[in-house]
Amino acid sequence: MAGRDSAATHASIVDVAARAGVSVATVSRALRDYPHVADATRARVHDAARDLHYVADANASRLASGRSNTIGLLAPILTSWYTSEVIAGVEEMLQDAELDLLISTRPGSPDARRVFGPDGAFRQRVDGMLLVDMFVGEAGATELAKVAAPAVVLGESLQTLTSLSIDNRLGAELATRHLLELGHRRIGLIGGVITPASQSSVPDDRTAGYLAALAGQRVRRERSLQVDGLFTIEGGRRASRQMLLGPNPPSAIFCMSDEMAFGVMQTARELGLSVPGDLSLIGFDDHPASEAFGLSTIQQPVREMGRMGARLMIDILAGHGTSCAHHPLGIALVSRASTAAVSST
Amino acid sequence: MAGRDSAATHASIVDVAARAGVSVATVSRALRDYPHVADATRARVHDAARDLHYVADANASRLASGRSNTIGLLAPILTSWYTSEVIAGVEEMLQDAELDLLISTRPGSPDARRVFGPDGAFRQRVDGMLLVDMFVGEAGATELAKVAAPAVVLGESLQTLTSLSIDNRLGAELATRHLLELGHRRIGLIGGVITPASQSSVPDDRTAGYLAALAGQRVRRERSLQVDGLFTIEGGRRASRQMLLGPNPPSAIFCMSDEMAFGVMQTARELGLSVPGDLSLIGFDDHPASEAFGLSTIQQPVREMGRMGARLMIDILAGHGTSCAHHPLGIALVSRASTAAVSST
DNA sequence: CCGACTTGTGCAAACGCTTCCAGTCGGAAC
DNA sequence: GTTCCGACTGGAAGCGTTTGCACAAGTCGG
Repeated sequence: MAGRDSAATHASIVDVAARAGVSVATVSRALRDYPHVADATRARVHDAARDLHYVADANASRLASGRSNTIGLLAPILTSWYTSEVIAGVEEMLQDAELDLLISTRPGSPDARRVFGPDGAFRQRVDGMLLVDMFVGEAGATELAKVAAPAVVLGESLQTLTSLSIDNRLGAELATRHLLELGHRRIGLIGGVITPASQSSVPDDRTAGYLAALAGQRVRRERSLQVDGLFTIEGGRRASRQMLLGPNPPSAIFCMSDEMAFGVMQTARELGLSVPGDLSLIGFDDHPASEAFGLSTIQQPVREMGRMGARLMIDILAGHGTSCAHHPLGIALVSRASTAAVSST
Repeated sequence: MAGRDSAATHASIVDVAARAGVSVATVSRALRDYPHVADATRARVHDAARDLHYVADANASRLASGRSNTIGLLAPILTSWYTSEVIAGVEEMLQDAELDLLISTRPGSPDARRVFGPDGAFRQRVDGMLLVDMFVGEAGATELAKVAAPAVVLGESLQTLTSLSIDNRLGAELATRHLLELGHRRIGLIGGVITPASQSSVPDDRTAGYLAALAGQRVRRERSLQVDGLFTIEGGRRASRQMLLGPNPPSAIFCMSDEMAFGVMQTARELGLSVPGDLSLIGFDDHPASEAFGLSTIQQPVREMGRMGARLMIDILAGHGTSCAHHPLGIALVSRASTAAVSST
């Protein structure tokens, strides 16, 4: 009914200025609630803008101000439940802050030069960037810190940059200890490399936690009980087959992700093993499907992580907010049907 | 090592022009491989640009050209496996086309005015938009067609706009017929409304397919066997409890999504029913976890849908490509462990 | 050998804002 | 009654591109 908002050209700031009877400079100031604008004028301008359905052209204002009001998000993959959950959290916060989100995937290395270099999708396009699971490392962080746009790193603990992560070592320890407390002594570990090109610290940290828990109970580690599951369902399936069909199968398995644990469940079904009767199983993440399948796991606040990352970014851009500190997030053991006391057989 | 690419201001087009000994106009043309530029000049400009690590400022070029080189994607939720898979496909295509992706969620109605109106995140920001599962309907499509930016609609079959979807009716028919062929006669349907505010045609279409299959075998529909599962795991769990604890439980259930089927599996476990022994189960989607849990399902090419949607958008923007046509995508029945012949009890 | 094109290039005007600088005006301080 | 100051406002210079138009130098059929 409103008509007008067809393909016709949109109202510009001069139209608003004309209608309000002021200069464009004043319109610009009034609309952004700058000081030194009389209340009456401000009101008049706002009215005019509303009447004209005026919205400042983002590109023009970016060009003029040098600020893009966009924050970039870089992740190795978009498809994982984890990543999309993070993005959802980020998006949630950004919506309120009137910031745009520019998403990009870089399966390869997180080399700062690649990202900000001549062909980098992000260079000159964003005011700040969120790196999700890119595993930049302290060296990469130093490199990134030099770049103009501030960065917030999720999933990793860094000194040089603002970062945000859970305590992976602790999580793994919790999971493993849970199995130990149930009496298990032969405990398999399915982990792996998250993305081929990046050397993530996550698997290392979780392995460390696993080993620490074992050590705490004076259980010897066994090489054959540590297999790479690639962080995929299929990888988990393969790894567990290898383990369970081997000479000395474990009575319990800790997977570094719930998805790998799903693969283990598949293996169990295929081999006719009952979970937790013949095999106790615990994952890591608390994937939405985990509850349905009764998978015990370590719960981490993924969405919250996205929200918090965005929040930190917003604060940095606003001037307040430390530009480098690590923010830990809590985790919790969720015990469900897939873990039980070791059978006495 | 390259130095220079620190916080220092970036090279601009005039720097390149100076270095190459030509005018900025020529640089602009040369860099974008426009005609009417001598090969030698073009080479010289490219060299200069490379030496200076020059990248055209996106905002300036957008402002000047009026083209944003950005396409917007709107979806009711980002978190679902389905949506992220689509996005991954889109992103994949866009990367090559040098287009940016601007993502936004609008849980509410897909009202064109909301999206493109004064407060619409997308207005004036994108060259085109992809609507994923927004269920605009023919009326909304007409509205959208009036707007400047072209739109491609995924997950729905439209006349007025370019659209892309599978044959939902057929898929549901395939699934139901599969159960019928296994001898089942009491077949439950768990479906629902995808998002509260939008009246999607998907559930309706799938319901129609289900009913058609039943009718094909002269099986009477039963109201108590059709329950809303909200398209969530928990919803599927609740719906199936209601059905299975009812007076006359089904011997098989068709869920309109794999995730709801996961919820049914949970119910089965809770009630001590075996799948497929006591209950056959088939879903819809082919969720990545479905294989692991042996869930029979209707497979749809989600990622391909994203790719194709992006492709269509690119074509439209490039000038060739029909601006309104429906593109169907194929589906397939995947029979796994969760469906079996009806037990003779 | 001459207009009519074609090709290659430069000039300069947008594009729609933001923001520095300067100016007006009323009132407080002297 | 000056002078000074602060609150408002306007003028205009960018911001870094793109692109219409003009122009110089060939190219070519007639």
